[in-house]
Amino acid sequence: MYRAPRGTSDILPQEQAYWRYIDKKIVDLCQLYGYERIDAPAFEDTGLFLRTVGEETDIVEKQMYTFKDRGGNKLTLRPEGTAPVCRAYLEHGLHNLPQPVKLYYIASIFRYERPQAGRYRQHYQFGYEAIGDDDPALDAEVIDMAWQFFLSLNLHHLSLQLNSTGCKKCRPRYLTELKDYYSDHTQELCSDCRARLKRNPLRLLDCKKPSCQQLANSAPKSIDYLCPQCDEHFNRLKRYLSLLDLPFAVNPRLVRGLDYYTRTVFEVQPEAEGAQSALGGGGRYDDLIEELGGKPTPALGFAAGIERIILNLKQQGVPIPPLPQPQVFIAYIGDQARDGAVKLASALRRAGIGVSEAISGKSLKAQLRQANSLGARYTVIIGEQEVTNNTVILRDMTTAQQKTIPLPQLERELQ
RNA sequence: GUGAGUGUCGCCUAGCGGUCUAAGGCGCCAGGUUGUGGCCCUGGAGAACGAGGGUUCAAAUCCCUCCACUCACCCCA
Repeated sequence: MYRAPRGTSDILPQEQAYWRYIDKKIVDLCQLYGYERIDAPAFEDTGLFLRTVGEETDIVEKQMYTFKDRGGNKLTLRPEGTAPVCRAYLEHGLHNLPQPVKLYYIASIFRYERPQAGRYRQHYQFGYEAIGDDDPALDAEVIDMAWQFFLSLNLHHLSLQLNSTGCKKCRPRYLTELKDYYSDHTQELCSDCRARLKRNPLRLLDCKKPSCQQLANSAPKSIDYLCPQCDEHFNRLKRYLSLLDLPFAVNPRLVRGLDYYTRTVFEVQPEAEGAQSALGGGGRYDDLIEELGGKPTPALGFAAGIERIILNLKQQGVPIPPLPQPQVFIAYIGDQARDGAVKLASALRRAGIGVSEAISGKSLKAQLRQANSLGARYTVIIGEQEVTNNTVILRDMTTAQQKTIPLPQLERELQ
């Protein structure tokens, strides 16, 4: 028997209410904030991700689904959503539109990892990008939108963490400080962190080992090394966030896993302890578009994992509205009535009334059972007698009341 | 890549060396008189117990290997 590949899953009808619920919130939210939808292909030239995500990141080093097509092109299933959007922005000359350009997506994301709770090889992300403006007011809007998104989903007990990692002018100086600090403490570091020190020192800050955390707590903070421009940007952002009453907490150890982030980074996490805690995160990437061959173009964005949202919705017991079902079930007895049932079902549907029916001849009892388990509001029953009289029995399933009415009247009764 | 746990009908679970060609609940199907649901009752279909090998007179029950799943680490959404 075939099974879904490791780390992938089927989203069965019983789960769809969650997905539709979230979809709806996303569409409403984006409309509210003026974001338009974009759908990029599921795979891109491998180089796009190598270039933007960072060669030293785990994503590039071990998590990409990369393959060659028959023409010999090296392609990669998208491991994140931002780079494709930026590629599309450049490819279609969206810099000619009024800036910032605001785009959102809901897309499958592929990463080769060992699956566990809230982590899959194929998962879905909702993300949005605001490209073409460096004003901290835009950062505030992006963060506000993320926060409002989770509120609108009815998720509670979340925290909003904020940090600034500086720009390419001031970050090198900070990194030097950081390395200097850690170099004096190499013996106290875990083996992983010793490797990080050489390759990606920022990552030292979010090691979970207690001993490393202690070191990280007293490590130099990026916000203390910001250049005047970055510092002002960060201060204005914090002011805007306070203005908007967003409950953010500055976390000097907040670091993100992709190399392209500059200045603002933020993350939304559940307060409850747990493993894959990040529900969503984002930040600024002011150099990314230029890196891809465009003019220097400041931008920022956010992305959230849908599966993780659903996990939290379930944990918090958030009620989800059920998906609508057909209101009418048609039951019939005998072959003659069957013709009428087939015709009637189609007629009602053409009139915009949802209909389910028993396709093959079961007993009336079985058909009513089916109507009941489908949750039909009404059952229409057609037997031989009804066929001859051109009538129909209309049964209200909640009250168990039924009446015989002329067939031509049925549509009006149901509307 | 590393570590731990689990693997019995579609789902949940019992069985832990012989009474198991495997039991129960949910779900599914059919009946409970003639054309009527949700409750109740009765019956039925459905698993050779993840796969392979071994130990034993005897294995779902013990051992080994493999596979799969789950959780955690790394990292991230």
